[in-house]
Amino acid sequence: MLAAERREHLLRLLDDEGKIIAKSVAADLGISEDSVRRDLRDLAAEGLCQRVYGGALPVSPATADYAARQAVAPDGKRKVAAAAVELVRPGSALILDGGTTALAVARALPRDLACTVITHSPTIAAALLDHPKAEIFQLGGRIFKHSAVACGAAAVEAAQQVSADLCLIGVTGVHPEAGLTTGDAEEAAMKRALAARAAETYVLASSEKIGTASRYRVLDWGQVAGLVTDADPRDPVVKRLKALGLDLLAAE
Amino acid sequence: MLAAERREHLLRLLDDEGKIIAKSVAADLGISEDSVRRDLRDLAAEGLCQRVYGGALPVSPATADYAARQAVAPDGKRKVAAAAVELVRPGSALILDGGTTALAVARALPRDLACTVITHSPTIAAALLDHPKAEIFQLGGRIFKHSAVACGAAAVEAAQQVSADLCLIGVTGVHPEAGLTTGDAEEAAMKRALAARAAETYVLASSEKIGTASRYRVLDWGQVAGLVTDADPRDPVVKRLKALGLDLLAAE
DNA sequence: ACAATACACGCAGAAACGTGCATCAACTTG
DNA sequence: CAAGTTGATGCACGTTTCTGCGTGTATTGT
Repeated sequence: MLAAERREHLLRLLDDEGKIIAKSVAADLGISEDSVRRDLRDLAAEGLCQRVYGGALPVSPATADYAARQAVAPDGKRKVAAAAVELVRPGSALILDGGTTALAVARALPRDLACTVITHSPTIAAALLDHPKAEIFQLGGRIFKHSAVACGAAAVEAAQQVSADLCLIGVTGVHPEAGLTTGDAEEAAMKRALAARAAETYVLASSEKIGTASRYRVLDWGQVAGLVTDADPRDPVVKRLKALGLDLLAAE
Repeated sequence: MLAAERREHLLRLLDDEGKIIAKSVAADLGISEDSVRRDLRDLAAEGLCQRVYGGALPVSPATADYAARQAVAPDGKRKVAAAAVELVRPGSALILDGGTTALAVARALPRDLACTVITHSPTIAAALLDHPKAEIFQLGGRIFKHSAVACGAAAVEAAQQVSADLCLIGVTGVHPEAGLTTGDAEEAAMKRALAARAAETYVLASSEKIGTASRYRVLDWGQVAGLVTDADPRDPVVKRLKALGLDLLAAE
């Protein structure tokens, strides 16, 4: 049996049965478990399956969903979220962007904090349901699945009907010259619309975003009040941003 | 059974039933309670569940609340949902109400069904994120936490901008004379607004709702095309509804 | 307060794992 | 054509991880 053929077989098996048990596959095909394990290791490295003790599982959307929902948010995002929460004053209105970092902020909000949260992300809205004192306003629109937020004309229009004290937005790129960028044009427009409705805008950016740029510009530095990040304050990029007059909130 | 598979099973169970009882799960899966307890301990350490004496609960109280309500008649709701899904034609537009029964419908939608779902519930929208072919349109507005849906003027206004082929709404009371009722006036108005935007409206009502009435009227019988329920077709109330000319879809 | 149950901890056997090594086939190179 | 090279494969070994059981402790309900 060819190696490629074997890999094909594994993927098919994964699709048909939802799991692979290294031992039984090896027995079925009459090859050693080592080869199966090696294949699984490779497939996992390519993101084609999820390696687990005893075999492998699909990189199922269900799992991804779980992962996204419970997201043991990476440490950086949690730190950034914890720092960002400090910006939210009791009684104020907050516009909260979508994305995992923003979701971490929603989770980090004190449960008894009375405030208004405006968001275009159903995920964020759902996460805030158990904050008894938080008033939630959902901005509607066509849901852009990749990042689970409302986008498009209707969403922008809805955004224009609200105002807030603070806007927290996430981006995928934070660069001294390129400004704040993200990977989708619709999303970029939506973020701009949100930022325009708040007195102050702060950007959430865990350290891996610092110094990178994506395709679409969201905002320029002049339009944001500050940056919340867990990046090292001595990082040269961070220093340059500070020189631009930004309020830098160091996450822990 | 793989260890990772087991953990997924536990998470799913937690999501579906709102709780885990270590003893019964161990018996169901034919493994020792120790393994279950160890898994639960690990999941709790990752923040994926809340460990309690005897088993585990979901992390978020809101989820627990939701899940608990869902557990009231999970079977009935699931049956109703499965039957309701049959009404949704490929390519059509569906207005989906909030609530646990509607959530069950969202979950029961085939993953590869191409259709447009319009909803005012962030929970429903979030649940549909992993349906790659479903187009989701979220209606915005102030979130009414009790049932996790957008309500109020903004939501009604947003609803008036859309149209659909079918509307599936849930109610808390289904009564021959009182009509369709629910416990909150805002919600009732919202449901009315939704129903008005679809060519046909079907009501989702698991058997415990049949023959009961709540405070606020949603719609009269003349305004709905049919009823999806798991109640016994020989039930006198159901017979009277049938006599009113309703299309009765028997779940299961 | 007491019994029943659930629990954490430690232990030992078993299973799965990664790594280094030898073998073998296919291919390249002189 | 022969020698060398490369990559895949299986085996052996030591290590890590998982699992069920026994023990003693904590929690619950009566």
